[in-house]
This record gives sequence, C-alpha cells and structure tokens, in this order.
Amino acid sequence: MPELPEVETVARGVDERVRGERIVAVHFSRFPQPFKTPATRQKRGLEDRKLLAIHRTGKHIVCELSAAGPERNTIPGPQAQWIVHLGMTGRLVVTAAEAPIAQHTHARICLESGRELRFVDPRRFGRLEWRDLGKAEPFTAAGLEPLTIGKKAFADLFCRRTLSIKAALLNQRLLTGVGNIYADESLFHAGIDPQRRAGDLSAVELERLRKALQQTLRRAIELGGSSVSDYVDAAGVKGFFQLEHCVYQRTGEACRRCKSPIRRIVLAGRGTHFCPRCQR
DNA sequence: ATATGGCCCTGGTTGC
DNA sequence: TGCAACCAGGGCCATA
Repeated sequence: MPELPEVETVARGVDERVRGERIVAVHFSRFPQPFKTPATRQKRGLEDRKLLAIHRTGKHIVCELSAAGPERNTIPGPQAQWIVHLGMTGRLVVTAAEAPIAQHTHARICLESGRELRFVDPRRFGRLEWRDLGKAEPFTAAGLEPLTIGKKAFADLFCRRTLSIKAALLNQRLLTGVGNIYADESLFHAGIDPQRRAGDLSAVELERLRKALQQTLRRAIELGGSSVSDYVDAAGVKGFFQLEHCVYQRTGEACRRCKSPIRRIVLAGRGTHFCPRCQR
C-alpha cells in the first residue's frame, strides 16, 4: 500500500515525465465517485492548464497547475492544484495514449505530447481533489513531515498520549505519511514494542524511534518503495524495499536479528508485526 | 478533548 | 475442482 516512500517515488516519477505539459483533455469513469471534488468540476478545472510541478505532501501527490487558456503563459505561479491520494491500491501512471486502458481506470489526463496520466484504483479508497488557489489555500497536510521533523517536535507529539505507539504513528494528524509498513519496520529498528503507550516512551526511546523512522523512510525511497499488493511507480516499475522488510508480513519467520519467530497481532485495527524478543 | 471501532471496496487467499 | 466466505487496510465518521 502506498505510504510516504511509495508516494514520493510516484510523485518524482510523474514530475520527471510530465512537468511542463499542457492538459488537452480529461476523461473520468462514471463510476461512483472516488472524488472529493465532483468529476465535472475537476474536468473543467484541469483542462487547458499546464502541469507546473508534481510533488508529495504526506501521502498526497500534489500537482501544481497554471492558469487556464491564454493566461497560462502570462500569470506566473500555480493557480490551482490537483491532489491525488492513492488510498490502498491507487496507481498514478504515465502511459502512451495507445496503451490499453487497465481495469479500474478512473481518470485519464491527456497531455499535449500524446501521453496520458492515468489514475487506476481497484479498491477505490483513493481520492481526487481539485483546488482553486484563487479561492482556497494551497493544500497542507494536518500532520508533520516525518522526514524533517526535529527531536523536540517529535517527542511533543506523543507526550501524555495513552494510545499505543503504533496507533500514534499511524495517526495522520500527528505525522503525515507513515502507514502500516513503515510504522512496523521503524518500531522494529528502534527496538520498541508497538503495544506500548505512546506517552510512556522515554526521551531516549523516542529519539531512537525518530532516527529509525527517518532512516527507514530514506532507505525505502532509495529502493523505490515497497511493492506489496500491487504497488508500482509512475512508469509501472516495482519497488524493492519489501526485500529488506524485517517484520512486515513476516509472521512466523525468524527475526533477522535474534531468530525468534515474528509475531502478528491486531492493534488499532491493523495487522501489526513485531519481534517479541527484540522489541520491548 | 481523546480513543476506538465500523465502514467502504475488490482481488487474492482460504476453507469446505 | 469450484465456489463462497473471509481478509487486507487509509481515512472518515459515529460513538464512548
């Protein structure tokens, strides 16, 4: 499932491929809308604008759009945004216009070069949103960015909280971009039991967790993310970080550090994997 | 206020 | 072998 490293990989890939392109046409499927903004308004809001840049905020892909029509080249800076959340199974891929249309393709953004930016999402947990920057503020995520957060801000997030540290890491209002894979993996690398109350962790443990989280996310970005389920990047290529997973989806297998079998429990409604010996 | 659990949705896996 | 029930989970919403 796409989390921060996967979303970062997709955003970079899309940016490399379509930056500067003009949108000539937009097609939405007429399925029940996986959209935050009605499809007709998104279509109107996208057509005849330029894709100025594509970047990631939390688990969201933000496409900065120019003004529409002739003003495209005279008004500088982004005038609107198209925001893509991949949900669990969402894919955002750049293809040739002739490429066969995959099942569950909900949006096709046709570009001047003849290529298309396609949003495909079987489970339809993804969300598409269009924002007019003349009327609304630029998109921001509720939580803080885990890659750049400092020691004190990180520790403050968990102070006096009674929920489990695993649930806290998944809470997007605290940190934005951490999902089930990277929560489990960083708790393993920090040697912390996911069931512990967030507010009970010592300053030393929290700093170990912050370092582990940042290292894990950086390494995963280097490897193009984790391809579990059917994640692929903007070019349809899989990531490789799943090969370095220590606990996620390794239930019953030997811990890479101590050889104890990895345990799986349900925490905060999510499958949670950990080594009962290494994580205290 | 904070925390928890149900819901959406489909494809892959499990079980009879 | 074939089919149905079950499970996965990010974010949102209702509830305690």
